[in-house]
Amino acid sequence: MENTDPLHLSQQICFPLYALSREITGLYRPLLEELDMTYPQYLVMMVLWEQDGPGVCDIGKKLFLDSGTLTPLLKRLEAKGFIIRKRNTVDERVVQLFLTDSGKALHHKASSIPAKMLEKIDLKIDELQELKNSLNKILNSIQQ
Amino acid sequence: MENTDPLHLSQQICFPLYALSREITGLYRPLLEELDMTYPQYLVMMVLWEQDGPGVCDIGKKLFLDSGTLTPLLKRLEAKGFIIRKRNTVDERVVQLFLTDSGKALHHKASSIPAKMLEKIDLKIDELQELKNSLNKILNSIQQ
DNA sequence: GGCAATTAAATTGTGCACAATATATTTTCC
DNA sequence: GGAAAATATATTGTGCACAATTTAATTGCC
Repeated sequence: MENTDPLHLSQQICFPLYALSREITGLYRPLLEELDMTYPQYLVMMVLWEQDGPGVCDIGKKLFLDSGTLTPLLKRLEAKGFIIRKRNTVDERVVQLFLTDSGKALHHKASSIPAKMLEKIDLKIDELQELKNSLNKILNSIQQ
Repeated sequence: MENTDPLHLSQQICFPLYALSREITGLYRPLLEELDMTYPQYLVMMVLWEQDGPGVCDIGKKLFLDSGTLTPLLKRLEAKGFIIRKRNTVDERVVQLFLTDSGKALHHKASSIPAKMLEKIDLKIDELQELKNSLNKILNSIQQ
C-alpha cells in the first residue's frame, strides 16, 4: 500500500537531496576536524588550491555563495592563518584571497580525504559518476 | 585537458549534492514564502500532515534532525499558529506536536507546490525517479 | 523500593545560508 | 569631465544545523 500523495515525504525528490547532503557533510566532519576546517571552508580552500589570488566574487560564483556567507567565512580562514585577504591595488573594490604557507601545506594534508570518503560512501565508481552527472545536469539547467 | 586531481572541485561528488540541495531550496523559497514557511518548516509540516501528534523525537528520526534544530523551529511554527506543542501526560519527557486548524488548512494551500516544483526542475519523470532511488539508496546505506 | 542507565527535550555556542541593505569604487555614456 | 549605472564587498537580521551539555522523567535491574 504505497502512498501516492505528492505531498507525502516519501514522494519528495528534494528531501533525500537535502538529507543526503547533510549526512555526507557529517561524514566529512571528523576528517576535516583534524585539519581544523568545516566543509564550506574546505570548498573554499579547494578553489584556492586550484587558483591562488581570486576575488571573493570569483569564489562565490564557483560555490554558489554570496558575500554574506563568504565574508565571515573568509575572515575565519584568515584568523586560522590559512589565507590572507588583500585589497586589489588596481581595483579597490576587490578583495583577493591568497594562500599562506600553512594554507598550501593543508593541500597535502587533505590529499587522503577523497579516498577516505569513497570508502565511507561505498558505492561503485560508475554509479557515483552517473549520480554526479545527473546532479550536475540539473544544477546546470537550473542556472539557465 | 580534464583535471583528474581528486581534490579538484570538478571531481567532487559531494559538491554538486551540496550546491543542488541549496539551489532547490531556493526554488522552493518563493512558493513557501506565500505560505509563511521555510523549507525545513515545510518538511516538519509534511510529517504532521501524515501523522498528527508525533513527538519531537519522531520528527527528528524522519528528517534526520536533532532537538537543537527542531526545538526552536517548532517554537516558530507554534508562534505562527500552525501547530501546538503539548507535553504528553503519560510520559512527561515527550513533547507532542498537533496541527491547529490553520496548520491543517495549509495542507490544501500547499497542494500545488509539488507540481510547480516539477515544472521548475524540468526533468523527465523517470530521470527524477532514478535520481531519487540513487539518493535514497546511498542515504540508507549510510544509515547502516 | 531504590539507584543506575536510558531516553526526551531544551539550552548554549559556533558556523553557515541568504535576503536586504549599505558603502565604496569603477565604468559607461553623454 | 561628471552624473548615473554597475560592480564588489561588507553589514544586519533571521533561521537553520549540529556538537556538547543540562535537566527532567522513565525504565531496568538488583
